[in-house]
Amino acid sequence: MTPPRDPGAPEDGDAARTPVLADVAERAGVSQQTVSRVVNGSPAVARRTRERVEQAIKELGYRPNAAARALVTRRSRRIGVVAASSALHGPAMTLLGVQEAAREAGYSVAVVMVRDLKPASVDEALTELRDQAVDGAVAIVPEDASQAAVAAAEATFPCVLAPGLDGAGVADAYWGEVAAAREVTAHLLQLGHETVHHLAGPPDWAESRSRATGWRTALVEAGRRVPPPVRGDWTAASGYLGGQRLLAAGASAVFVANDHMAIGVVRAVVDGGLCVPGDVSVVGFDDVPEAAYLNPPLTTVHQDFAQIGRRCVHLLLGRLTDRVVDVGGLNPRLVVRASTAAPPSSPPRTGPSVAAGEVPPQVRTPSSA
Amino acid sequence: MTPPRDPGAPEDGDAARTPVLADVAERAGVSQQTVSRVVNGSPAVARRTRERVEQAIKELGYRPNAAARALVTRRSRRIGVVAASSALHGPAMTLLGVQEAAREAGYSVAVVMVRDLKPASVDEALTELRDQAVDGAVAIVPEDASQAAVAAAEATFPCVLAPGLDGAGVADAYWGEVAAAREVTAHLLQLGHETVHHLAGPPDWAESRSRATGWRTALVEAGRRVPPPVRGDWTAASGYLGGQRLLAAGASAVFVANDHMAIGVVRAVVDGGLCVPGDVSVVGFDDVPEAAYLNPPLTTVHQDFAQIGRRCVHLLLGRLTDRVVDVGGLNPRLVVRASTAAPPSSPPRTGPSVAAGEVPPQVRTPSSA
DNA sequence: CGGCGGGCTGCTAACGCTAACAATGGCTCA
DNA sequence: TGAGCCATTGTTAGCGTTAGCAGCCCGCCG
Repeated sequence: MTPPRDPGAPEDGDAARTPVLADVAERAGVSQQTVSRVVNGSPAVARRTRERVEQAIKELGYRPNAAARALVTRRSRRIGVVAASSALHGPAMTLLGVQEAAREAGYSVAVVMVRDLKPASVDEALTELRDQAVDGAVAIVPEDASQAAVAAAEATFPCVLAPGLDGAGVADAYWGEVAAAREVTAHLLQLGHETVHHLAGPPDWAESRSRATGWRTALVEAGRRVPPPVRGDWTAASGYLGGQRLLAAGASAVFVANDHMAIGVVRAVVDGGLCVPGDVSVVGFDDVPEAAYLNPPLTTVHQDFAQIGRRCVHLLLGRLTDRVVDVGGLNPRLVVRASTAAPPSSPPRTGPSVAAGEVPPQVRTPSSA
Repeated sequence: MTPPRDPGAPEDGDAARTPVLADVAERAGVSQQTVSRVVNGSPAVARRTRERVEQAIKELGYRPNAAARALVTRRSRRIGVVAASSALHGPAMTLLGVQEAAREAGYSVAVVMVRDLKPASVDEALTELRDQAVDGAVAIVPEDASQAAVAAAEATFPCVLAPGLDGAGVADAYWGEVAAAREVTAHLLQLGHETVHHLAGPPDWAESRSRATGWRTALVEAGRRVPPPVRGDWTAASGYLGGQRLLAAGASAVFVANDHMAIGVVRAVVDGGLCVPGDVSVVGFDDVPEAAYLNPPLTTVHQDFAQIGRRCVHLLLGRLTDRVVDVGGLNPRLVVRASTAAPPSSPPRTGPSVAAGEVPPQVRTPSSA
């Protein structure tokens, strides 16, 4: 396309060609190296020279070529993200946080969305990212087998897993959810429900397990019967189905593992001719933006997903530069709205009749237990 | 980090270093060029040679270096996306479609999210993408001023705008929405409402205008009063506020420009002590996945946003390769659920009493008008 | 007045790959 | 049998940038 340039003849009146370092150098009357130094903010350039070069850069509209730079420096200042191609609120928000944090740090982001969470798909995505020469990757793949795949890739390629932080760190996210789920359940018990049913997420998601664990713990602590949990797949449709089964089981209080399924549960209750919260109390998890405006407004647990994304990026960047970074903590918190109330027959008990009774009726503060 | 290699001595027992073309060539006993040809699927390689090279590639675990390749070919096989960093259903799904289509075509995707839709932000994002040497970009920025910014960038950088297709193409998306909005309004009129109120989106979004236009058209066609539209910002919160104002205006039927706001409107109606659809009918737009499970299930317009994303990619890729591509059409369609009914006082009229009466009471088919 | 250290700048050689052309060898056809 | 052609392979020259070192000029010290 472009006619071959004669490297000998220092042409200059050439037609519009995107300018390169050499063009700037020529215009400013300095060497390429000096221009490079200016572009990269090296201090070893005299004030006057720097100004001249900057002027030339501006006049020519020069922009450094990322490929050439990546080729020689072996770093691209780009990080990759592998995310499940779902419309789930949590992952989507996390991705957003990743974007923001990366941008702030001067990194760009390459995203690969995977259709499913099979280890093979995740592996492939990671490989693609590696081929694209990203410096590291964040994996938003909240399913066990795929997390294992990421952990394996770790050995040869810096990557961090969705909730951020390994070992103690992931535990921090996990136990935060457990505590919140426990608080939800205690809240329901506090209202006078004899027990609380649970509509869980898919079994191989850590989020399913943490929420179920918190629920179970609260029930056991209170010495209540633990009804068998029903499973959904995070969608409203599965929530509807699960809701019907829960209704058949005579549930008066249901803790649903996410808001979307909770919407389905509410619908099932209403279709069953009952009321929320009059006959059945429903609590969700995640606090989607619409939760406060649903009918009824949904009691749920607020999570800052974007913060999770940010934290992952900081962690990754810290690892890339061998710096230890201080990543902010997460704390999911119960938000009580109008989808929970005392059960139909028995009035709400007053006083600390519930074992986990340290949770006040209207909890809005960060969980602590 | 890596010790400098002596180019003279053809070392081979070197410690783990990511293999390059030369390593493969040496191992297979051919020239780099031949390896390059194999990697790029050139037909000008003998079967036996190809096999030998492929074997060497596999043994060494060779992967081409994208930066080097981009440097010399001047194309990166990457496309950029600039998207608003919002949690809106539509844009998020569109992004997903972009991802999928790009991947299928062997392109990778760099995403830049912008915090706001100001032209400057979009310009900056586009510049960043250009610096990253993407071959082209898809802009999911559904706001007028920012679209103008994209159009300006067009001149020097291939990019396509969110709904996909310019001129006639954008018009196709636009008029599809108009038709759907018209159908919604006709549906409401058909049920016996005297007129239909409208809760619109922000004024500088094409989506706001198309939906408002369809609504107004239907009203005018039917010879009805056109009440002043109320404006929201797509959020449920703004829907709630708008709903209160509409209630005060005595609306019995409201066409809301998106589902999230519709959720807020329903809440406002209920908080006002009225029923949906008993007292007020509400229709949304977009058909978010939960729409069918809301309380009441929301009558809305289904849109295939992922298809929009796919279409943009095909269009962009077509432009990059000077090929004309056949991109699929969009057709939003009305989905009648339980949030619409006859107004409280007057029973639904039967027969073609409405001017735009060609729309049957229960419409589920693609809009045609 | 010679030498020396710093601040600043320039030269050269990669980085890993592909485009363009050159070279080789076997085969066909006259 | 030799010219010519095709299929296959190799050689050379960059792509635009940065690393590493060499060089220059100046002021300062002895």
